[in-house]
Amino acid sequence: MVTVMLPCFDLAQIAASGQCFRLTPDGDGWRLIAKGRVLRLRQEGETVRFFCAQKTFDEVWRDYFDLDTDYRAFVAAPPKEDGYLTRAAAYGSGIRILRQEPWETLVTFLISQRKSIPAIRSAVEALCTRYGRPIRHRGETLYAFPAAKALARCSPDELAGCALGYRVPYIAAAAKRVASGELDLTELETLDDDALLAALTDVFGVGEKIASCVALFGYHRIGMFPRDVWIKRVLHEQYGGAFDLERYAGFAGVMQQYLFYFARNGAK
DNA sequence: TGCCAGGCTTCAC
DNA sequence: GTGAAGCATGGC
Repeated sequence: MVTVMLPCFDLAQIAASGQCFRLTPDGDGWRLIAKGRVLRLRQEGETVRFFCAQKTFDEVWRDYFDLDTDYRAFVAAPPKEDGYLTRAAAYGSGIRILRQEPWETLVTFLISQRKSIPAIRSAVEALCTRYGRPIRHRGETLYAFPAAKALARCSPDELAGCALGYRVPYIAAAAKRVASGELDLTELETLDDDALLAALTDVFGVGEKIASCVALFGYHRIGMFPRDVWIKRVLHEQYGGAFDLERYAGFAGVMQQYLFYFARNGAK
């Protein structure tokens, strides 16, 4: 077990932030399935316990949770005059921008379109349970996120059985491209932001919004600013469409997460 | 029961 | 280039 003190870190906020779908309450703590592993965590205030070896913490989870970045500067970034964003940043100050795997991020955000977050979770779990590699953990069998090759082998009917609806051809096409090697998601890491977005929107079913989410949550391009219905509503209602994105150049994605989380959970 | 969901593609015009 | 229709299904 590894115990660390982490300011600006809140597992409940991260789980509710809508960027990952497999971080769930587990007894008096949390359980995460990511990177082909299962991790249990517990948090009391700023004290966070990772139930794993020090080596795994250093090599996997430190990076995944972006623990080497000081988020206090992000929380403090909004100017006082911007009361809404100031409150949003304080409200969601425990959010981190995770470094998720690009493939999982691509598929989960293909699923996300026109679905509620609970519905996304259950569709993702159905996909994992049926086509993911089993992982034995404390006497139970859990499932990793399915590899592209596993999904490429599925028939449309099999995918449809995971409540994917009209997204089935999107996911099938992405799986085939990645499994065949025609689309190398690792290679995309070398691209600059614009080229990355272009490569992602070239995937069938991926538009600007999903591409920017994948760039932000799967490639850690924290300058991305995905505009979903919630963000559009906030920009319109709170800023009259004149939100000063330039002020947050290079880390606008963090502000986006504060706005999204606050609009959905805390704004009155 | 009906409405809406972290949008996108397609097709008019 | 812009606008509107159509999309499958779960969760509340």
